[in-house]
Amino acid sequence: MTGEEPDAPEESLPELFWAVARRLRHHSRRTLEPWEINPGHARALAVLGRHGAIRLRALADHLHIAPRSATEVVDGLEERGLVARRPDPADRRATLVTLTDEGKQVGRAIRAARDAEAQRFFGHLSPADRDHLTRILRTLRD
Amino acid sequence: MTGEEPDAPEESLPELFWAVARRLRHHSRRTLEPWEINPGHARALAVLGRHGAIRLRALADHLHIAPRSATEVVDGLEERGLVARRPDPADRRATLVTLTDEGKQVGRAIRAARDAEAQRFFGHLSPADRDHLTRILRTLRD
DNA sequence: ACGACTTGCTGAGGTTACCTCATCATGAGG
DNA sequence: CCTCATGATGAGGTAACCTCAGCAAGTCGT
Repeated sequence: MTGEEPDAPEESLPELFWAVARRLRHHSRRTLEPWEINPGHARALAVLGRHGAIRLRALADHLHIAPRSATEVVDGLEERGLVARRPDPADRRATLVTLTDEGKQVGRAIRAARDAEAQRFFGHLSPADRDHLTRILRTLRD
Repeated sequence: MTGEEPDAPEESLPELFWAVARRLRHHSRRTLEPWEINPGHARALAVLGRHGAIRLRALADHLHIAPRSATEVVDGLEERGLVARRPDPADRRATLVTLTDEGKQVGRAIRAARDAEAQRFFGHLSPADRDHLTRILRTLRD
């Protein structure tokens, strides 16, 4: 019993936005729990799912992290048997990272769970509101 | 030259949402740069600005962090002369944290900068879209 | 065809922002 | 006044990043 009140209405747009982000992040974490996979690993799996075999450096770029950090992410996924490293035939310095069969399967399962989660989260909105939100977010992103 | 392409359109709602969040976080960091203050410290200043003298424990609750971590945040702000600790007259175990004069001033300045930033960020939207977004985000938050 | 530079990955070690657990002083209730 | 709960903090840990140095392997200019 912490007596932690939700901290007043908070109606400015950034505050609202972050409140929603918080909730969404919470849901995402829940969604990933069954696989005991953290968000960073999940993002890497998604990139690999989209791109197939790519160099570690390219993976790092997609994840917006330093190559050294991508090494660690791949180490983790390799330990779990979800990805494999193999030498790039075109450049013997480079390492290609690929999904293993299990990695592909887990990737698909996570994607499905994420879709369901998005459905639950944004499904409360009317279709019109979803379109509105999509359009507005696109404007803000660009 | 990284050749880092923006990673395909990404049109699902969560992906769009996170892309915007990313941009907004970036802007926030920029906004705070002049004071060399990190987001955590800024959040603490904001809470203190809203609540005046509060116990360390209460501050932790507002920030959604463990009390031990609040101790560290307060240590940092105290070192910079932005807050001060004083014993709670009502309970000699407890510590009240308050903004110093400089803390109040910096807090006000940051709030103003944040408002300007929000204006820049969300100002591209039409007033109708801002209302829409506000309403939709409120729905998603609750 | 070789010396100089660049690139790809990873070891070593650091930082940040959190955390838990143990401790100690103080407060509250039977 | 004894027991238990609570407030802050020391000690130490962890996750997810980072930089820098080093080595192997490519590229390029002459």
